[in-house]
Amino acid sequence: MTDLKNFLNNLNEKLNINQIDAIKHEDGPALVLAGAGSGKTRVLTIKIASLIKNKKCGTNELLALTFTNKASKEMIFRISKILGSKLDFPWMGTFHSISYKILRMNFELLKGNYNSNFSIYDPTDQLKIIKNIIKINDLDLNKYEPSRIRGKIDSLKNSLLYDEWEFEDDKEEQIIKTYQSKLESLNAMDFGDLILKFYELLTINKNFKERIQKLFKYVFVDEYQDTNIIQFRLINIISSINKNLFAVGDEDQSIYGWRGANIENILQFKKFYPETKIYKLEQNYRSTPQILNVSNLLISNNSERLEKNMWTENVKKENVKLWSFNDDREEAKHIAREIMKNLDLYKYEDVAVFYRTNAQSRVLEEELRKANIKYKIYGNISFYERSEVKDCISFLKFIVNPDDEIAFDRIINLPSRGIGKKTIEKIKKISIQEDQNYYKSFSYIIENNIFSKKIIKSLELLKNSINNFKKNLDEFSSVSESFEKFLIDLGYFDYLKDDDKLGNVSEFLNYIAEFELSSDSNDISDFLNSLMLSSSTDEMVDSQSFVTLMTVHLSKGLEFPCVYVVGIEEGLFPHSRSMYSTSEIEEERRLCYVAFTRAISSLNLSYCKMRRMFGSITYASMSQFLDEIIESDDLLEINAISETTSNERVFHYKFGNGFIDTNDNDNFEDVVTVVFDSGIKKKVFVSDLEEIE
DNA sequence: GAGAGATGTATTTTT
DNA sequence: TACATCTCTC
Repeated sequence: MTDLKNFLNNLNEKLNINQIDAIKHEDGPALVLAGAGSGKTRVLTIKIASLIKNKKCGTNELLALTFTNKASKEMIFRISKILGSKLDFPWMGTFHSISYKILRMNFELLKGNYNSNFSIYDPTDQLKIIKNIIKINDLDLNKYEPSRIRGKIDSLKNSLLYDEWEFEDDKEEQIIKTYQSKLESLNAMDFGDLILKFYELLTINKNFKERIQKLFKYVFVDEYQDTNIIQFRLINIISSINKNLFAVGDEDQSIYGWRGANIENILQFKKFYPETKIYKLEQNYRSTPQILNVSNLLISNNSERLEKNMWTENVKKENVKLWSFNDDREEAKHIAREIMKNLDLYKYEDVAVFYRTNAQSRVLEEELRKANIKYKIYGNISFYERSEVKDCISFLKFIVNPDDEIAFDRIINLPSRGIGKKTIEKIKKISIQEDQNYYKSFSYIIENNIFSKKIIKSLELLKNSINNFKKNLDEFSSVSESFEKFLIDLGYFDYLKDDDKLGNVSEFLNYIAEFELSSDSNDISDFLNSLMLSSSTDEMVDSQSFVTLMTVHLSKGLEFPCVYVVGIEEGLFPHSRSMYSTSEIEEERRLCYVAFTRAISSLNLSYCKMRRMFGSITYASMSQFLDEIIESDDLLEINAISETTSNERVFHYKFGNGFIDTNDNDNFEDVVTVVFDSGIKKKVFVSDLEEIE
């Protein structure tokens, strides 16, 4: 204990009493309820650092699970900083990457014919397999909608219902079971399998279970409110001997229920772990009192909560603003002008705009571009989803795992060399007949001269290129160089032509080179799978000058001095598809709460009466969430003038008070002429005006 | 087998 | 409106 005191005294960080209590927690289960902006990462990292420093456990005896790569990198960085040296934490990472690592080390324990080079299939790959199965079995794609089936497969896996599930009908059951055996035969796993198979090993293999349970003296889980059923069980088993489970989360920020996150895991934590100590971090260090008050008021409408009251010592600044607009374009224009207007207070990188759906980003993008404001939109397509990058990945996947049918389909005729549908079917048949992987069946086909000269030549090119790649790899042992040669051999660069795409491919080659340098292995499987398990926000670059645009979901964990939350309308936020039950509404409210609590100094909310969606116009009213906060003293309601009338008294941020002279709305630009008290007569934008009573 | 036009579809998506 | 995917034709 004195060790810990010394350690804490020597820290540069200031901690409050509750944070210190949580860090001092010794053994046994603990739940840290950490509200938005309460310094939970600080607690988590100092806690881990103190364990290492005081030799309570080694870096390899500690399991720390996060939901994003970004979060685990951040943790490793901060722990290293506290301890003053760069340490390696082999078991700190996302649920999926840790499971992958463990499965790869123990693949021989897996049932089926998995080998260590198994592929990871992303949701797109899943869909392809499902579609194939439906087509092959001549079933109706409308009745057995692939994406619905995929959703079902995922939820069967993450809620552990696979064995007891009652299927809609035999056909659906057949599709789902075929899907699963198909993946096994392709030496592939989907995201759900990574966790499920780890879980299965723990439940089936007693030796394995005991090894894992003994290995991890301490188990940490970040964002505990987002764990699903299988993750709960996994954590439960792993920590059941040493009982040192340290979970950190905030039930008010549980926003992934629709992906299987089970909020009951955090709400009922005490029930599952009766000897739990609960620590609450209720002091908010991030936001102004106004922002916090409005957020608290909003979330107080939820019932799925634990008792927790956020407060702050921060100084008061401006009130939260609520703007109403005629339509989405006015809203976007207004934001662009506000950003320009407040540039002395908030630089581009201080500003973020959050929306409920990706489709809303377009108008915003257009208006920001017109105003010459630099911005970056997150979440649309991540780097690895670009077609040329997927091509490269598929080449490598196929080389590493020649059973991988999805990769095979993508690259067998890439670039086009005359191998079509029919030929592909035949190759597949031969592979099955000869019980060989696709790569081996190339040799078989070539030796037996099964196809036309043209096709044989084409297959030979692919086969030789792969051989050369392997040979080069042995000689130079550089994956990136060998792979570049491979792409040249195949004529892939000539086929691409497009400069942007070529650029992306060379960036991909850099990625490989970087991976080879930074990690000790030049193992292609490891590289591919780390790529499969990465996401768009992992690449997030900060400290660059642009406004951030993203969905509210992506904003979790971030903070910005100035935040705009747009489109807070009934039917959009809460979304019309999430309004069927109270718990859905509550999740939408939590989402809204997450959006609000990202703001440090300035929070600007808005809604529109009219919105263009998919070409047609929809009308909406103010969101119920705004109704819930509108009476707050910390909220300032501003009506951007919509129907302007002559002689109306108005205020303009630059020119002051004045009277509207004429209404010159041209091309929906919403412009009026105002005679200002200073005598100036000027055309101005309606959305820059405020009504004066 | 490849490209051109037709059709359908659009919530969020940590891995 | 905008995009991916499907279908049809050459």
